Amino acid sequence: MSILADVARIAGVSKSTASRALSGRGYVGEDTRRRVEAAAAELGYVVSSTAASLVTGRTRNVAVVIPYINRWYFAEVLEGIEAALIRAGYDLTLYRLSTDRDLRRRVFDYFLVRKRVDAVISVTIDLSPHEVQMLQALGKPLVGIGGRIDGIPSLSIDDVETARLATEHLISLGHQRILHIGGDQDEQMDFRVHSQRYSGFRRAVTDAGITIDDDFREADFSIEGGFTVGLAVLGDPRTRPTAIFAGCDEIAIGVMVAARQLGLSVPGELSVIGVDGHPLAAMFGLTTLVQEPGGQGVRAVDLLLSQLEHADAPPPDEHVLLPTALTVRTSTAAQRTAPRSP
Amino acid sequence: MSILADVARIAGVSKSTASRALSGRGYVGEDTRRRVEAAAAELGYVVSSTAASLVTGRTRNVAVVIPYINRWYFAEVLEGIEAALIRAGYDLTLYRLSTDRDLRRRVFDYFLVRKRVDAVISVTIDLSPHEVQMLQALGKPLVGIGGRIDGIPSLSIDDVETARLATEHLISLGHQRILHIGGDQDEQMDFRVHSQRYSGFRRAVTDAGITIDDDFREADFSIEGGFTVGLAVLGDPRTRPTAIFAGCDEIAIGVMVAARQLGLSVPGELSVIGVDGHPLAAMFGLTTLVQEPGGQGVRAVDLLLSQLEHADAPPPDEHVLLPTALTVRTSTAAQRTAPRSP
DNA sequence: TTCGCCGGTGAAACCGGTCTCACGTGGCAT
DNA sequence: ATGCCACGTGAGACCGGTTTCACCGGCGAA
Repeated sequence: MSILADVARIAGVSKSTASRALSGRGYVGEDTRRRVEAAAAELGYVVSSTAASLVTGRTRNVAVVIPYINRWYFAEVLEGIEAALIRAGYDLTLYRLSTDRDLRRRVFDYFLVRKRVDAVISVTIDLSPHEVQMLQALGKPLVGIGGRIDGIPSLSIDDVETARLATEHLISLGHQRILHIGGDQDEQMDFRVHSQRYSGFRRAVTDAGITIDDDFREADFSIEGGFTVGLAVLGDPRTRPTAIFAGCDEIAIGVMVAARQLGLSVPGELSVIGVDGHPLAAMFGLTTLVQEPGGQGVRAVDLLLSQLEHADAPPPDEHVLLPTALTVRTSTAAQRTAPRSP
Repeated sequence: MSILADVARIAGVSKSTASRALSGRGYVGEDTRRRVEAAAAELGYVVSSTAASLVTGRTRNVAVVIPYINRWYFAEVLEGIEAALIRAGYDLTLYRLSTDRDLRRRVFDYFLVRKRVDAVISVTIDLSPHEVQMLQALGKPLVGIGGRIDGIPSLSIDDVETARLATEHLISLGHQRILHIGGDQDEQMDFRVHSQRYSGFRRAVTDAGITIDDDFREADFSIEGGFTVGLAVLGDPRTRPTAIFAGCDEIAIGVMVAARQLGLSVPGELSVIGVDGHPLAAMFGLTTLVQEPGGQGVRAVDLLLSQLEHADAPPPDEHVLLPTALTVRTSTAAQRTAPRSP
């Protein structure tokens, strides 16, 4: 392993000049630069990023904290972030935060703090004010994806509005007995995504003057989750809803599979709408509100880099609300004019 | 930001002693250690890992190169690796290698080389001898998951054997017109996974003395991919196979959905078997050969860490073949005694 | 009593870069 | 002629730790 001093010696210049030539900072004569580059190539020299980081204080490394990897939305966000970072010459250090409080503390107290990363992207993690403050005290730019965090710039869809829109779509089709299948309202890890989607749903329902006594079921955010709850909920023809607003497309698809298994036709006897724009949605003909998680990742990186490169600029602490697009497919249709039970 | 010297001053000791006290290396008096720890806590001190890495040459950071994030197998492997690494106090730097040759070169020539990582885990990436050599020349331990790479320890299921087993299961049920839906045989990125599965399939077929004229279709490794090919292949009752061995569970599930859409009963008119143990397999009643990608990730990390911690030990260059377990569900059944066309 | 060793500590070298500063040039405006 | 500035280069401080080495007190063995 050759070091800068070797390169400098071979090229017949000083360390300083070699450094300038290779990093491209400061004045270097054209021929000198070429000599240094030749020497570096000959020796197979590459900078030690640790050494460089030590003196500059910058690591060109961004931490991503994320609660899941194996779920469509999160994997998609992660891919977007990764692509954008590598394009910009940054490394991505991945921390998956499970519900384990202890692990979470360790990541914040130990891992994020050791001057290893320049910035942090938090995907759908509801950071506590203390955690935010800690990172800010360290001077690390921070951006959130998937929900609003006070005091830091973040990026997400408008969950309340999206849920309302989805529900209104069902209502406009004449549905009254609508069920929302969503996530655990009290989940600590995620933002208030689940509760926000529920509240958007509620708002649409009450605005329409409808009363539903049993309007919510909790499900795991996965196809299996939707399937399980779907079976449980669709079994009884007397209490069965005529439409379901699922908290995400995976749940919606699970519900559709369950319906099919029970011999219920969709949308004939049951309308289903989801949120996400999952690639499977098209295949299943699922009506959904499309968001673009990959693009959110890319935009988050842009936000971060602009903070990183011009530290002078005031940190924009606004929350960007991204639009979702209602994509109507064949899983939703007008409620039959004659409801089954009079 | 406090530095070690501050801690030392507050504790009334030298930098050396402070360092020893905090890192736990070398002799330190019991009360001295406590004083130093108190001082560190008071100042909110944390080591600069860059500074530490510079002198020790070790970063406690492992690079993972992986071709996809948003696919079940890969996400699962990644989760396993992440969990194992963080438990061991290591960071994980993620590089997603797309088919972009240029990006791939950049990752190898620029990112992996800068002394940022201690080791590399390559997930289903068919490293060229040159790439392997480069990493080895850098003294970076390397382990592969998902396929064999010459000269480095790796970890995978036996793709040939697994495919053969799956196919034999179908044959033993009396099927003769069997189709394999798998991945692109020439894909450069992945190992020879696709071609190995095909060859295991072929071996079982020829061993059974069966001849099939149209025995392979290529599909994207996803539910949609399986669905599309499934529709194309199941449409014509005259040429339709009676059984399908899918290259992975996603494809198998896609095929099952396609079959259902065409009104074909599974397993009545079509048997389907997959490979993976995808969580959806249980829900769809899919017979499959179960592997455990998460566990593979964990084991890979173990292998790596043992190389890292005892550099003296000779690098084990053996390839570990993991077993897969045939899990029979309801998607496979005996071929009807009277085939439709005489 | 003396020697050797062990636990405990500090001074200073060192890891491999970047960056400031000082010190040249030469060209152009004053 | 003088001053100033743009360009080009080298010496050396510095980033924040770890580690070597030297040193010291005390205690058991010779």
